[in-house]
Amino acid sequence: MAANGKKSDKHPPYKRSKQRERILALLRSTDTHPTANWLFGKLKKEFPNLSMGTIYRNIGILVRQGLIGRIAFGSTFDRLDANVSDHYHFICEKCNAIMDLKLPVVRDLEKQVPASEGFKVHRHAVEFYGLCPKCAKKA
Amino acid sequence: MAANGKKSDKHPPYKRSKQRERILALLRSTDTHPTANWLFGKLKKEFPNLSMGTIYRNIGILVRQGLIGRIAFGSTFDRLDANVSDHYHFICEKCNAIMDLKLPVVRDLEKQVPASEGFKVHRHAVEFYGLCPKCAKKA
DNA sequence: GTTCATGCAAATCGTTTGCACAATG
DNA sequence: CATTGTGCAAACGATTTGCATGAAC
Repeated sequence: MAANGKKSDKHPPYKRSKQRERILALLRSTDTHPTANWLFGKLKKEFPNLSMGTIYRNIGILVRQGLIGRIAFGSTFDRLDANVSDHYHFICEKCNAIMDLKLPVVRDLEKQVPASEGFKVHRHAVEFYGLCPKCAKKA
Repeated sequence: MAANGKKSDKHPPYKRSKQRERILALLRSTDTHPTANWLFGKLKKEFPNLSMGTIYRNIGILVRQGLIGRIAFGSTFDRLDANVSDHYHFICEKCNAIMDLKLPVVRDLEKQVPASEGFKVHRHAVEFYGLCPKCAKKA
């Protein structure tokens, strides 16, 4: 699943757990963007029997609670594109279709990244999320 | 790996193959963004013994040749983010670090997507690719 | 003929899930 | 005590890889 946020947010009555609290604390303590595996490494000292299942289940809960975000493109599998030219994408949150947009590519956006801080920008990508024409009609 | 394009592009002297030609043709014939599995389905009639290995190996070659693009965020695994506020990302093509940018989020970008065509935009994401300060310094 | 591509199967990797037991409210 | 969370291990789905054979140059 993608960053979604929709779906009748019927959380079950979450109970607190030491592990989940530590996961959240760890994520808040850093601005790198850790992976599940990194969390596991950091926490297995604290919880010697920690398991990946716990990490993933808690990540899921925290995302559902809106306390953290998950950076992942649309779905699990790679999508291919024979259109090699520069273009933006629209991703339908309903049917997961990915479509090319014929918008002008705003290279000027790249000027906003502070070169002063040492960034060297080569390119940028933009994805719009929402409902594609077909799904919008059905809504 | 991510959309990369770097790495000493020492292609071996690729030889042509019926399968690869058909894969490219298929990708060019559509503007949906097929998955490896979709290609497999379409082609197994034509090549009854086709294997997934062949699909993936050829996708890799086509990408290396710059003939197609692969849409995938940074890496294979999800990255987490405790920064829930709206922000853009910078992704280092060298060390794969993902960093939050403190740029203003340009919601006006979303107006460019032609609502006239029926798109309903909910949000958008921007990722800048290049060298992070650390890697830029070393270059 | 040497090199690259294929098919097949096994392997890998990140993630998910079923189950019995422990912790929470 | 009713329910949610944990650890463990097995299951999963997408992708990768080793190897013997077949096609390309």
